[in-house]
Amino acid sequence: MSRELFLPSALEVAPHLLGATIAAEGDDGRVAIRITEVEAYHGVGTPGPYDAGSHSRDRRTERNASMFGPPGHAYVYFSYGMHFALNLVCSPEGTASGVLLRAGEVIEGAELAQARRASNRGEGSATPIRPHLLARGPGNLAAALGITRPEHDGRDLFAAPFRFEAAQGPAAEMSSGPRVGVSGEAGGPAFPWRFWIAGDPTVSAYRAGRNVPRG
DNA sequence: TTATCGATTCTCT
DNA sequence: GAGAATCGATAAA
Repeated sequence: MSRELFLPSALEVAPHLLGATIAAEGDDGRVAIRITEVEAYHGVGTPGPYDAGSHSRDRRTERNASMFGPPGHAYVYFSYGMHFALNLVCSPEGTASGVLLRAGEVIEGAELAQARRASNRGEGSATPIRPHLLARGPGNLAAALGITRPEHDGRDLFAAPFRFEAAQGPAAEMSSGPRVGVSGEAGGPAFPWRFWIAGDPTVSAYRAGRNVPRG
């Protein structure tokens, strides 16, 4: 199992990440997740059409810098003032593309994930989160794994605190469709760059972005 | 079941 | 200063 899995580009790599597992070790313990839903984002230097929905669509900036780094590393960004999201860099160093992890099934450290999700927002969150919702949605997945930008952005997935394992075989049944929350053409049917394991209960609900062309 | 809205702050123009 | 690769609660149908 090697870094070669993360080449040549996010669109090529994304389907193969379904069923893979990613674990992160924190001060408070370890959580592992089986990936069930991803989205590809292309940027500077990657093949295919111009991806207007990508953070690295035009140029390198302070935020997207790690997307230009070596493949098999993490790109973590801060979203909507309260969430982190985890991407896996999927293109040669100097070019930019990445796969956003949108959802997964917690297969190790469910209690810890539960505690992190609960403490994440307020104190007394009464009822426990149902298991299939623990890592559903990019913000929730990152929270379950304990991912933050200062701690994890740019880090190698093949070194501590991460541990990555490729999928055993091809995903059972895969579906694809437009990406979630992306506005304009890039969020429409011309970019079916979201991939998920068909019928898996941990896959997040689809939400269209603004001004999405119907089709 | 589907749609809308508020929270909260970083990033880039 | 506007908008954002979101989430969860609440309202409407």
